[in-house]
Amino acid sequence: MSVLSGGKLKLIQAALRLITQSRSLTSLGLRELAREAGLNPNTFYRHFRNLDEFGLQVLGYIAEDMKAGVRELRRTAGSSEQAAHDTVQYVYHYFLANPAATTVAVRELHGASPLLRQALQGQLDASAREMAEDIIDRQLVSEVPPETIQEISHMTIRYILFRAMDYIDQPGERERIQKETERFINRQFRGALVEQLTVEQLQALARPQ
Amino acid sequence: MSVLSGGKLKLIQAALRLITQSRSLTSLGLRELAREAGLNPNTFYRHFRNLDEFGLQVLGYIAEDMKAGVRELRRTAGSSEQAAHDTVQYVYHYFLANPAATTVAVRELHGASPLLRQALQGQLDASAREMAEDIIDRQLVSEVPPETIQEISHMTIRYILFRAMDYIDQPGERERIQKETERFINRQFRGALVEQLTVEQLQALARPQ
DNA sequence: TGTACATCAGTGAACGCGCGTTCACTGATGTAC
DNA sequence: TGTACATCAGTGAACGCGCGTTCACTGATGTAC
Repeated sequence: MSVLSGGKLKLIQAALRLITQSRSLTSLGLRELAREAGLNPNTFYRHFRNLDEFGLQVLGYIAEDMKAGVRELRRTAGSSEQAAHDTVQYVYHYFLANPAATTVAVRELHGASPLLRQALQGQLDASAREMAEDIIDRQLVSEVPPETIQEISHMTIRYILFRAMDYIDQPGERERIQKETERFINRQFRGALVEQLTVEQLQALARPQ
Repeated sequence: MSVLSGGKLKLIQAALRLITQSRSLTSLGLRELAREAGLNPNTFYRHFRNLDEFGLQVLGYIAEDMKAGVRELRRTAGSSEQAAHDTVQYVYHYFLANPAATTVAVRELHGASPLLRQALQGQLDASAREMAEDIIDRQLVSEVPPETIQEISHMTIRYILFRAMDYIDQPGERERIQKETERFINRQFRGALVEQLTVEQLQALARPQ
């Protein structure tokens, strides 16, 4: 994170705190932010031109954080199905440690502001590409074509993001959600592996067991 | 839809119109609604106690609509993979015809109001159960255990709902999104069919081709 | 069929309040010479 | 090392505005007898 002057940082952190308390980024008020940050409302204008610019900067702050998380993830993980388990575990723990970032991402991805929406979609697409690249590089499922890996990565990132909201909110369900997500990923890749077989062949494979 | 008096209906329809123009249900104002409906702001109080109650009623209005859609869907569709194609086609066309309902569902499912969130989750869970029941009844993938069908239905409903936003917004991408969704569903069920095989067995199956 | 009354959707004016924004000011820190 | 000036984060008072909400009123429709 780049160095931020005191007031600017205070306002951004205030936003993250307020968002966690069930608000959405776009609906935060200038005076509300200043109050939470313990500053005079006008101090806002010393750092941001308006609320739109503020929103983008908060998003940037969050994005830097998330990118670091993804890179960290790349350093870890084992092979194939073990990889799914470890990755899911890591990602959910990351979201749990950054509830504000997660909430913003989920809410604004389909939110009212086209500006934030586009910024976030780009951010997620980049993460999906990184994930796909990683899977391809490490030859975890070399039989599946790269475009398919890319597509599944894209779907998985979004799936996990939305599930992360429940993961954060419902401590009792965390293990269940985590396992469900692993099944999701494994089914996608297993399904992709047998994409060229007919349903009849698959049913024959399934029955004996 | 039950019979609604003129003003009440006007307010609900105003909400649907405003939501489509990129707002979220929870952030609609009383005066804003009245203006859009062409009514005096106070008329609102003749029909609703407050904005929370209004939100729930709008949701109810939408839910009735959606349920009818799901039931209609149940009457149609063929078998197995053909079923996926037809269902996806039908569902996306339904969302396209009801953009306001779709937007509300997507935005409020992870929105700021716990009340709406819970109501919507219940609504989606019911749809998922209905979808699963349908698949089981018609023995489309009889080799897959019911709990798994239930789980996949749940995931699919959510996936489609979120994709529906892009489907509505980007006319040029519709065919691509539709096909992508079919692949999503097929991969899930194919993956579930071969869940008991090892990855090595699957890779062997994938390689010869 | 007519009359009296109740119910109910809708109106218009007024309220207090919090909002975003502007202005003129302060005081600390950095820079030039 | 000292002085003069510029820059910049932060302040406090004031603005006009739209908001949700309340009050007293109107006029149409339904109901009782």
